[in-house]
Amino acid sequence: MPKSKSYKLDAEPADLPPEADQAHRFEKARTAQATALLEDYAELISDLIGTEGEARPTDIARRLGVSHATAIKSIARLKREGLATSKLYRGVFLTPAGEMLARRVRARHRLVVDLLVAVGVPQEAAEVDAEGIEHHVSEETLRAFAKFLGRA
Amino acid sequence: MPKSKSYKLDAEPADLPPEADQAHRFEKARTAQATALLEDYAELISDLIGTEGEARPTDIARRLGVSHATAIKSIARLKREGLATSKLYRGVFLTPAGEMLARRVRARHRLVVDLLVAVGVPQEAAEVDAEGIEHHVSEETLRAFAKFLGRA
DNA sequence: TCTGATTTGTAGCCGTGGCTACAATTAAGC
DNA sequence: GCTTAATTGTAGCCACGGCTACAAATCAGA
Repeated sequence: MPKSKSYKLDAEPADLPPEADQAHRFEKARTAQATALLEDYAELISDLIGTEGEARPTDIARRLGVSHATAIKSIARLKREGLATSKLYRGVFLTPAGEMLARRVRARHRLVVDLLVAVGVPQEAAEVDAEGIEHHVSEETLRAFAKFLGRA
Repeated sequence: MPKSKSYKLDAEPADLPPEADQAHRFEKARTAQATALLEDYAELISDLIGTEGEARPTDIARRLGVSHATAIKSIARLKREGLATSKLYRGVFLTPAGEMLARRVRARHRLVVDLLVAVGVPQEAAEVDAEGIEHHVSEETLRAFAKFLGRA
């Protein structure tokens, strides 16, 4: 921000330059991407604990279609972020924060799939696309979805 | 999926193990992410050429909210992928393939925004979320959107 | 024209999220 | 109980997409 009390206020309109909006939108999309992986892991770990009683790195890796080494690295990141815990050679668990995230993600996922189906997307396509879409759906949009589905 | 020739119909659809589906879905989302950046650049370059007459790295960078160095690196990737061309210290242009991609992306973007608005998402939120969502919308889902909007 | 600002490009760093290869630990079977 | 298989973890590689700092080229104005 060049602080000069110049005569010509130039292309600086009351608010923001028009391209700043766009830049901001792209930035949003980028940061959403950064948290997408954490969200997927949290949800999956929660699912595995619920259905299998435990979440083991190998299972996580198989479910996500990545190598176990990759899964372990990502789990380490979850731990750094305070979403999960694990002891050497033992399974993975979610912290309260991780559980909360998992619940939110799961609810959002369902809502997205349901909305897609409601507007005519075939079930299978809805499931596949939702996996990528869900991470970019804001709270506001989510509320609109719920309302549209009559779950206001 | 009608397929019940076995005794234990259970959760085994005779095709793939259940977790393979899920892995496949995640993989889809990952590859979509990889092409997202290319799509954004292609569309933006096309826009700039249309409105400004040329697409310069600095403008691209400002519009995307990244440093010019980052933009130039990404443009290099576009060139590697055969989507754009440029000569030293001259602007960036799209190849026919790049133009085609830009057109597809632009149409898809509009359709996604329109659908979001149609189900009740406020315009501004629709614009923001669409930026991230669009890259994960399959052809099939896109067709469903068009049909829902009465543009079958 | 030539000098300084702007634009463009290059170099090199970082974190992420893939991978393979290998080491360590745990679990299973004889 | 020991040996072997499976699982878990570590190390090190790669490409990507951010960044800053610096160099080179172009453009504009005096």
